[in-house]
Amino acid sequence: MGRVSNSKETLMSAVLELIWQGSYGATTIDQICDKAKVKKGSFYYFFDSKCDLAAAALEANWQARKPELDAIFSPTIPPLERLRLFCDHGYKKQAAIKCQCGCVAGCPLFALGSEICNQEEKLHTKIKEILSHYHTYIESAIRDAHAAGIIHAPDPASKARMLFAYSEGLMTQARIVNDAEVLREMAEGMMGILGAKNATVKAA
Amino acid sequence: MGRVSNSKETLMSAVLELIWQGSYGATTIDQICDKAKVKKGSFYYFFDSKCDLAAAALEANWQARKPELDAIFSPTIPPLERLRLFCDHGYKKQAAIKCQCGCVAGCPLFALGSEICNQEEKLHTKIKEILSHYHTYIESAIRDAHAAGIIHAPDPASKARMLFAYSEGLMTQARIVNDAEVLREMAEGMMGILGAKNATVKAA
DNA sequence: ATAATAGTTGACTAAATGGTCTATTTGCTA
DNA sequence: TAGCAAATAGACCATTTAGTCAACTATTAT
Repeated sequence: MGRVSNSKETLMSAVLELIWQGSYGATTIDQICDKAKVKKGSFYYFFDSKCDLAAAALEANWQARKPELDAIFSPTIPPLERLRLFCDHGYKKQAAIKCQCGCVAGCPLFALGSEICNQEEKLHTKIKEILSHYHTYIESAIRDAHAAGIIHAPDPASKARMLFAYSEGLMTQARIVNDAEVLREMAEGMMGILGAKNATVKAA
Repeated sequence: MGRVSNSKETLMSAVLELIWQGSYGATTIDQICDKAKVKKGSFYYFFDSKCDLAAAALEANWQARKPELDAIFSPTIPPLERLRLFCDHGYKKQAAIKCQCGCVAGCPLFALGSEICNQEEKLHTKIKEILSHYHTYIESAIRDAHAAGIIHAPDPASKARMLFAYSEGLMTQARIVNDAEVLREMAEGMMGILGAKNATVKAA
């Protein structure tokens, strides 16, 4: 019973967009409210603080994207193909964002995590939690590829850390130079790191 | 003639420390002044804004570190050894910072660049400029290694982009999880990416 | 010594910002 | 349709923040 509203969701979308485009620190509560077309009173009705909102927004965003990632990393897809899909998916998303709002966001979690570590404990914890999921996807693909004899990776965790660092590094690079094209070589780069024979290297 | 002062330098050191420990956005001019024990009037006597100060501080910091890097990447050192030195140097520095102030800073340029892109054009430009120097060091080492027949890297620029993304990704990761130990595998990881036979892999 | 110069000080302003509070509105349910 | 719960509005306050300014102080070259 009582009134219904989508302000909570609107606020979560707004804060994410503002952070992707600018930064957490430079985003004010007033800006968020303006963008979401929600008054401050409502903001504080739903959330305790910017940190609280951001953490909730990341969680919701993660929940929304999870099915997509589950599909990409489905065991029914050949392991290296999963990684390639993941990279292509990342490239396309960044390119789309660039078209839409003029800037490459990079990996929001990494950018945000790097910015607010040593501040905002709650947000920081949430970010590490979600990032670890990505790590898990990658590691699983590597393990399967090794088991299938496609690559030699007796220590999948270690290789996963490498791919993870590489992909996040490239993503951040893309954000800094504001150019999604640097992501085009991610799939090839991953295959190189895994020592995979460049099967089906996509044409430019 | 006139009075002498080191306030300019003190301010530059202060802003860097504050940014490494926290973030650019969360750092206020008052904080910087407090830390540097300089009054606001003096701040504005030397600098126009926080952005201005930060850009000057990065440039000064780069100039101070350049000799060190020139030594590490000296052509008199075997190319892959240069990269290994670079990694070890990075690890040691981060570990030292962690001991000193309780947090791993990661690559300040990458963290800051990722935070302030699409804002603070002047700072952004300076960061990209300095980052490109690092890239140049790495590429040169790879080219030399290829010429020496130690590795196969017909496209040194491409390999340099990979190593760069990997190392920066690891650095950022170290910052996020606040643990310098993840950097220990950087040298080994680089050698793996380059397809170098793990000559002289340092013992843990 | 002294004048010109380089640097310092701290009080001040205006604007931005985070956060609160109460009255009001809306819609669900019984 | 009455009544209750959920949500909204927006005025309001206290702080923090960036930035200014004019008076003051130390240094040094002549």
